Amino acid sequence: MTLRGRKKGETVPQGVVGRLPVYFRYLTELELAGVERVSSAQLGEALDFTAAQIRSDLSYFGSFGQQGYGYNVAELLDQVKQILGIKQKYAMVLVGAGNLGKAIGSYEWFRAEGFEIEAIFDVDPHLIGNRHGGCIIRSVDELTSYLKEHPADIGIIATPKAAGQSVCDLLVEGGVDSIWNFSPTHLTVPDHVLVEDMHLTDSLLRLVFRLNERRAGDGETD
Amino acid sequence: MTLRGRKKGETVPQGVVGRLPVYFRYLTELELAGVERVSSAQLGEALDFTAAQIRSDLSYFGSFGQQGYGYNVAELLDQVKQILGIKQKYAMVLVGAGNLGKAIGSYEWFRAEGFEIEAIFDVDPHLIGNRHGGCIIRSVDELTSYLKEHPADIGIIATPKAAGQSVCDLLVEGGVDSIWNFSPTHLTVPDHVLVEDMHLTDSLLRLVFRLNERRAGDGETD
DNA sequence: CAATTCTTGTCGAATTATTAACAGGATCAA
DNA sequence: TTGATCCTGTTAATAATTCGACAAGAATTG
Repeated sequence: MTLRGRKKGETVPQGVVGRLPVYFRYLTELELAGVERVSSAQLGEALDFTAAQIRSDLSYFGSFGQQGYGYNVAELLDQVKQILGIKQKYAMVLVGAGNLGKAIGSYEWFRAEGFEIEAIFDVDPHLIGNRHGGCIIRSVDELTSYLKEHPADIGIIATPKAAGQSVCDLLVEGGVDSIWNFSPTHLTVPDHVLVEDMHLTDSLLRLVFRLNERRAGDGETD
Repeated sequence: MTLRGRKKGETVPQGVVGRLPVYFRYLTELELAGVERVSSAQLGEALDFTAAQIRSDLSYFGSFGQQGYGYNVAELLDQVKQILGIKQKYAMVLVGAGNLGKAIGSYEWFRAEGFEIEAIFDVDPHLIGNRHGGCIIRSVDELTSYLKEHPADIGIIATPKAAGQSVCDLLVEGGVDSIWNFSPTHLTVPDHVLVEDMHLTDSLLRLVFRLNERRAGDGETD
């Protein structure tokens, strides 16, 4: 078992990180469907990747398959969970209790997989004090003092664009060093802080660009 | 003006497509702030890209800057809008009026930029008939007949995992060939159909993976 | 048990993406 | 106007990623 290129400090390529959750999702479906074994060719077929890519991706972390057999679904799923780090719990705080914040806060999957939203904050006095899920919505003024008492692994920013950076600064100051950002703005953070962006607008614009690219391509003669 | 590699049928690299919306977003901010000119170095600094990359990206579509000056913000923004194709309107249908669907349906930015949600569908009898935004929520049974009368450019899938593929099939059958998918499943579609995925779960898992990668890295001695 | 069929993990080639460097030209200051 | 500075668009080099191919080994069949 060589763990290709995974010497100390070496990071896993972006593309691999992007595909791991896809594998996780599909393997979960397979296990639920009672499928016992699967080959890289079958995975590739179902997920629109090449078989070589899937084998190559997995080989960054070890050898989980068997020649002539493929992968045992349950076992591979377990390994992928291990790799992704979802065998432990994570404490999250959510800032922004608007429509999007509420949608995120009601997403059952998080709790089921050990991602616990432990507190919700907003600036709107009409929302503060309301319950949502198991949480009372607190004033964002309390964010710093809350974090002092209850450290969080992940901060979720679901505010409008204008508030994004300042909320981010509060979170970072409060010791949160992993940020899941739904606010449509580019966040500036210190080096040790991770930001994962979830920009609805960007995603839609990518779709529209490709839509137009396709339409333009259709009109061409050669 | 060479339009690097943009001969007939050639597609723009993934990375470039991914960054265009970021440029759009930031240029909009700059214009709003009254900034008149900007250089690739400044853009890069603000958005964490190299200046070379930004110039290289833009050069796929033309020459929009001026030596010794940089880019005129308003003009470049206009060009980027042109490139992305957001100077026209798009008709969208939204399937799924749960928490996430409602959040998407209430996102003001869409309407402001010409993305019009023209109809909303769901399976839940409790929701059908309700108003949301300007739309009455209809039964998903009416989706096919609706699309026959009102063709849509983009279909938004905001259903649970289980319904994702079947709703997708209905949309495709109804002539929708660009799909914005929030349902946490991999959609299988014909070649001519575009899918842009917006998987909350995948995004969170990527963040968690990198979080653990960092934690592991911190503990290393050499 | 031997022969055949599968399928992995890995290597190296090919492709794709990023970046540093620079020529050419505009701007700016005096 | 002149010289110094600035900045683009492009090219060439570098880096990263993807993919086909294959040796090696397990499973399966007769």
